[in-house]
Amino acid sequence: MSGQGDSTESGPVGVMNATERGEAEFLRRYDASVYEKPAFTVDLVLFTVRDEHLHALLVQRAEHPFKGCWALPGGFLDPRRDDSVDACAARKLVEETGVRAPYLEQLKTYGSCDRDPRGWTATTVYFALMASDSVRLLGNQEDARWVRVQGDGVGFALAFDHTRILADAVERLRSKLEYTHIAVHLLPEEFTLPELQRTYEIILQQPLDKSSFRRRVMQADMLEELAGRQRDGSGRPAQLYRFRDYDRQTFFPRSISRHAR
Amino acid sequence: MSGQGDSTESGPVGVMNATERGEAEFLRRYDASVYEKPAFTVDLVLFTVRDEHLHALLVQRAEHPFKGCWALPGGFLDPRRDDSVDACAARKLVEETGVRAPYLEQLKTYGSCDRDPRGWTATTVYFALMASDSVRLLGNQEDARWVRVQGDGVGFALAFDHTRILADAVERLRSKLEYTHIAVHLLPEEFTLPELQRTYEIILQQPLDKSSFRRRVMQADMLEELAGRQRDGSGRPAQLYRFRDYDRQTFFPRSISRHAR
DNA sequence: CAAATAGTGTCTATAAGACATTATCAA
DNA sequence: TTGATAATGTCTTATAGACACTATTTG
Repeated sequence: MSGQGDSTESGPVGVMNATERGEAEFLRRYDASVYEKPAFTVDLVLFTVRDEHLHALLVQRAEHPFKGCWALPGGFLDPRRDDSVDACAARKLVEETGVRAPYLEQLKTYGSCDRDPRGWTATTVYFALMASDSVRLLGNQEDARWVRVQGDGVGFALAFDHTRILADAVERLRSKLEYTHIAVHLLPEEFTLPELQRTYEIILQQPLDKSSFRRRVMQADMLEELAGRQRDGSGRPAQLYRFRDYDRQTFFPRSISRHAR
Repeated sequence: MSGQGDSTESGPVGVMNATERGEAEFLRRYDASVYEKPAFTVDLVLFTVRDEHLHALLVQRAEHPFKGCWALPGGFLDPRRDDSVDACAARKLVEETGVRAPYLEQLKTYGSCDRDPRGWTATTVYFALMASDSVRLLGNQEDARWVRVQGDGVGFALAFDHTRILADAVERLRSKLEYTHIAVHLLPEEFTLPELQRTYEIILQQPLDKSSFRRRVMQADMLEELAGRQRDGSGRPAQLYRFRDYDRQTFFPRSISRHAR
């Protein structure tokens, strides 16, 4: 971003000034193990919409602690395999679902001495959105299941502080839905406007006005009209669209009112 | 929240079922040290407004790595002293500034094998807002200084990935200013509407319409009118207000346009 | 009085909500 | 044709932007 190079950061290749010699010496002697470290994990809140409901992926814990309890998928970060926290989240996502690159966003980090009976742990939580038809659960000997989300959770307590984490993720999802287009990541590549609107209605838990919804989406100029049309039982078939740019994060100019009637 | 108690989570006091006996046994044998852990730090982006400019607190590093470079204040989390990541951030804030409880919010966690030459580290970054007159820098043998923020940074490269982190924090601050009232935390307890508006203009880097601004703020019903009035050189003195509820996080119904003229 | 700053009133543009109307399909 | 759903049109309402105007102080 800003940053015209600061001379203390790195000198010409092959030449070391006094500061750099000092740093090289320091690093040679440095022993990371002298510091006490909390355990560090990465957990995932995976969302999808199916059967007219928002679902989150939960796994039943095969081992202690909380053996038998349902929990968010995730686990220890492995510094030898994971070059970054983001990479660790992506790895766990693939291991769990086989999905390559849906929408994946860091939610928050939860860390304390009492959230895990084994001691001080910190977990960085990511939430991901995916089309339900894109997923084939891989379930590494864990029992993984899509569980319906109602209100701010699944209706029963989860392991660790995962009940709270799931509630935070649901709130973030609802909140972002009002001013971004992330809901497209819950649909297959080709979808219709009524399907997109239905997705919003399911997650926000309220009906939206068709005309206003279409106006918003079209004004944002995010969708590309496709050749085909989609039939869905009776009635006029709907126009197919695809999201124009799955990488760019786009925003609505105004938020969808959650108080609409 | 949701959560009617799940029977696997905890049984009656003093009685253990098979699952609980298994868990107790597991925990007795559990040795946390077998897992390789990344180093875990907490860093702070402290913002204040003074001399008509946004400033961030930076410290000059006394030790390797990046000795002599400017960096965000922060450091290793100490599991023996810090009961949670939040508590660690609060502790470091007090150690650095002596300020008790201004606005403190978790920004994001950055972790990778290459952000620190000592090896794999993760840092959870918080950003804080405070009134510049409330701060007396304590500077534990470190050289701490308020540095003017222009654009998305301070104009020179910081240690580690702190240039990027600062840019993210500035963006988040600007973004949140548009739909929340957090700017009040940059002012002393008693302030005037022109002062509040000026704070917004300084951070958003654009003039705002006086009438629209006042309308927004008053409609949000966040401010309490105080008895006194404040004189500030020439002209009509301005009404003093105080923020009604420093705990509650409140929101504007609509965002302040960043495209205003 | 003028200058300066605080605070109010009012018009307009824009976008959302509500809802009626038209379009296109199957049976 | 009817029934169903998609898509469009239009009127109303809410709010932000623009800017003129009034209010209150000092010198």
